Amino acid sequence: MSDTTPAAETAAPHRYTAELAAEIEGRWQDYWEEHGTFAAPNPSGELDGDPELAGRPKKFIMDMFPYPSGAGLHVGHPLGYIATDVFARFQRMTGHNVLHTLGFDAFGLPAEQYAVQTGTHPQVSTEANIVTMRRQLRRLGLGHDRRRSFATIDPEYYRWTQWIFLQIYNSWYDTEAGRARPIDELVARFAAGTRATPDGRPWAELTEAERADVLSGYRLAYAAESPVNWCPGLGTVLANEEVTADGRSERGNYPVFKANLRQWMMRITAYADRLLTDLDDLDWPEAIKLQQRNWIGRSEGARVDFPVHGAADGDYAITVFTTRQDTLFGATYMVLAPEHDLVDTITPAAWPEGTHEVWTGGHATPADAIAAYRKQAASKSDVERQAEAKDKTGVFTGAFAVNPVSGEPVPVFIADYVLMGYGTGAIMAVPAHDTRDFAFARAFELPMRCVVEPTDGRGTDPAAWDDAFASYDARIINSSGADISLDGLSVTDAKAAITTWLAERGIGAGTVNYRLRDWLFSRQRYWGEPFPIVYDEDGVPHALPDSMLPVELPDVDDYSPRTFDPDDADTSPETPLSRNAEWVHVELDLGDGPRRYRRETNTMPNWAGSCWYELRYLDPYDTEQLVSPPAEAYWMGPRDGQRAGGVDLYVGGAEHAVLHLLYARFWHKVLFDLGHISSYEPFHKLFNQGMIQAYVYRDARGIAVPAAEVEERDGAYYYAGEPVTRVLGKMGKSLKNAVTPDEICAEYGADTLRLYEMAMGPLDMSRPWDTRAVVGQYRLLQRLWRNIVDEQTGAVTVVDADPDEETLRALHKAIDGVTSDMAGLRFNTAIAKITELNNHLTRSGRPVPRAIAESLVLLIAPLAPHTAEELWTRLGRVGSLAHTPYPVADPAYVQDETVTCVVQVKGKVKARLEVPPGIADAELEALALADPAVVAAVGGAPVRKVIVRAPKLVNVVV
RNA sequence: GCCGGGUUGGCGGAACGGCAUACGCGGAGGCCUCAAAAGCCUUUGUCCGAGAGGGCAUGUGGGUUCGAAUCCCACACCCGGCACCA
Repeated sequence: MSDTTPAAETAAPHRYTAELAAEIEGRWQDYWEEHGTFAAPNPSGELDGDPELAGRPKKFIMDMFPYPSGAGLHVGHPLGYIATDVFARFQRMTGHNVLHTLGFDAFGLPAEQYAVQTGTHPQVSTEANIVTMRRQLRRLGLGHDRRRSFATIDPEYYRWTQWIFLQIYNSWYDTEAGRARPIDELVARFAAGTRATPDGRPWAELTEAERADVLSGYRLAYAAESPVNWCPGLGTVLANEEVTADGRSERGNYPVFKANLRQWMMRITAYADRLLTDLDDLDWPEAIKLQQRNWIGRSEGARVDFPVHGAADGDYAITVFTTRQDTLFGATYMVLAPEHDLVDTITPAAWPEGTHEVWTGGHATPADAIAAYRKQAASKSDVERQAEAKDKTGVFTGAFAVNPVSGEPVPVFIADYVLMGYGTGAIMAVPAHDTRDFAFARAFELPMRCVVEPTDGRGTDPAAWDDAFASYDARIINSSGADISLDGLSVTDAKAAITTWLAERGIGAGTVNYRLRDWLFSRQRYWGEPFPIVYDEDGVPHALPDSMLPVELPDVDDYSPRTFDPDDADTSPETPLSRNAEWVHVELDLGDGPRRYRRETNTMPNWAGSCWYELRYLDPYDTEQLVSPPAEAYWMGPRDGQRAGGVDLYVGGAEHAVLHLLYARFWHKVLFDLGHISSYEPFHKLFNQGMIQAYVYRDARGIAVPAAEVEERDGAYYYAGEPVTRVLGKMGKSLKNAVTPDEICAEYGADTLRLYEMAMGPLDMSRPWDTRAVVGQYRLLQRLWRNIVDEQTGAVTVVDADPDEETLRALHKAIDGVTSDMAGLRFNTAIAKITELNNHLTRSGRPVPRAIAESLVLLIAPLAPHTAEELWTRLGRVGSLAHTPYPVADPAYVQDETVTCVVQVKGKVKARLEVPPGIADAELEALALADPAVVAAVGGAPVRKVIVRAPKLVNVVV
């Protein structure tokens, strides 16, 4: 041996070191790849395989699709991937055919922004990032079925994304049947006259453009002009789900403005009810279900018509949605959203006689006032709107409607606190019983009428109140009209009574309203799936036939988005694809001969590719269909306890609660309705892993300093001699606190990293990374290794002797505990139990019996697979242990021969007894009362009561 | 404002209503070594006590219970989500 060999290696040449770990890990990773160890066979078709394996019960285990980050991974990223891998390996060893793979969500804004920043074409940078990430993930020993991995940017993949878009485009929602159907069936009904067209004209008399317009009102994917979220800083429009509560873009944190633009929408609102009720069939964290319920926002109420005279001609009705129809007698004014259709119709030429100053906003005519108010409202960003929410603004339209119960005239206002997108865009205002209406009424000196008797002693005169009385738990008053009285009824009863009354007169009806809006589906970006849509010379959209898919994204030099000053609302989006005339203008034969068409130049949002990827994992090479029905039925079909079907375990961050998870459910349901799949929910069980946090150190200027170079002295922190502050935050390059899996693998090996990440705490909890503590799991592997392999000679030291009883009990208790922890995703406590068993063997100081060693290796195999495979082989076994049965606990050894019984006196522990587990209550009580320590503690006082919980506890009450 | 989740040693965390602090990190002491590193062993909630032993401890304050980290009520703080949704 040369004298450059480190001393440790000389002393123990066969110790488990980082070098040895690296050698073992690389070798087993190669082995698994060569042998296709993790290839999961489909029951039939292209990816079929070993019928024995395919005959086992299946488990489909998934991670949320990663985006291939240009910055590379830090140790926080693989937390979920390691967890699913451990679980998948455990399931393989308990007799399941396990499908676990990982693809890449590679379209979208982050990838494009990275490309723009680095000046590389997104195709090039994204593919390079995928290569890097695949390498980093392989190093962790993840047991993925690589045959099933793909990226959303692969044309063979997005061909099907486009195909699904066309399925959605060519469908409508039949509310009677409660499901989507092909649009052709609707056309047939129009043509046959069994269903009337919206304006009543026969279908045959409509022009092609008119028909297209009508159908657009039914299609589940449609282009329409509507108020959308325009984000000049990103140069694109955004879905509601991508705008934060304070009116900024979720990505980039830029201001968002409302703009009326023609955009592609998905009619997700048609599915609001099913998206809500089917949550009950899912095994998801309650918090996530709640977020989805809140986002969908079902509320029961009524529509009520308020008659109003048109300024020029005829009578109209303003239809409002309210959840407080019981307070109809208290409606003293009305408000329309500024964009409401009826505003111009009802606005008179001049202010009515004696109009209050504050109602006019100082303008000479209602039209002037409305125009000025609209202009001002439109220029406000959502951020400003939120900030000014307390100060109600608005203006009188000059018109009066009639309260249908009291017959009183009520002034009609416009105000931006009423949103066009919710309900009917119009409200009846009941200032006495609604806080917003109360604030508006105070600002505009409008009358209030108390119709719900306050229960808090404030009296019935709203003039004396500080805020509205909004409680439901009260009685109705002041609510008698010509032919209805609600007085004395409870809120609930009054709602029912007035709803019936309204319905009988045809001026209202009970109705359900949802907060959910249609999903804005187009983006003015380059890096996304092109729409399979072209427009003819009349601007009528045409779906491309399947044979023309995929519509490939053109390779262009100028892929940058057109972005603007983030605060400039007065801008409008421009699609990068529109710069490419050659691609945009095409001649196609869509069935009536070659004609000129113009391609749609918007692209799909990055959510599109992740809306259905779980299905493609099942059958990734199919060129005839998006997924073969037998494969879908086998892996995702409904079964006992999973009536909706879906993935068995889906692990990912909670931040996707209402974005990806809602969209994916929607697409899945459409595909289910159209008969392409047998499951009606994509993800049966959802688990949200926590975040790995890291300390951020900042200097006096507030600038982050490299965390690795900070020193701790006496509870304070110093960087380059200067004191710095410490807070817990996210891990990331910009905060200079990123730790990479590569560093930890190099220092200790992948198995140590896997164990450490799993041992840090419960999987669903966020916790800080602590590099110093990683060594603890390294020591566990070293001790495990030393219990089986001689560090001097490398020889296996296990013996064929029978294990002693104590060791057998320790083993079977560990097997019992670890098995249930593994099944419950409690890997931290599973590791603790394995550690205890291993420490027990270490402490015994004797060679380990073979049977114990083999069980221990199998127990830890899902967590530290490389080390386990290597020890398994050294123990003389051939091949991979990936499908070897997991140890099963022998109940005879799970329970100790004697258990420690604590004896309490007045709830304090005074004695401990070793007793057989099966001891009878009476016997245990006698034993306890006879114990000298207990006798002393009782001190002769009369015993009032003895609680016996054999065999663990006796409590003596004196 | 509304709705969730959380608060246990110096640190990460364990604990079917029944021995609080498993397991790991860190600290202290020891073995081995010329020495160090690595490894191994012991110890480590806190206060009082020389010791035996005892008191006090699961954010705060109440309650239920023979018995509460665990169940109930109120409060404080931290982290998420929603927020003019009629």
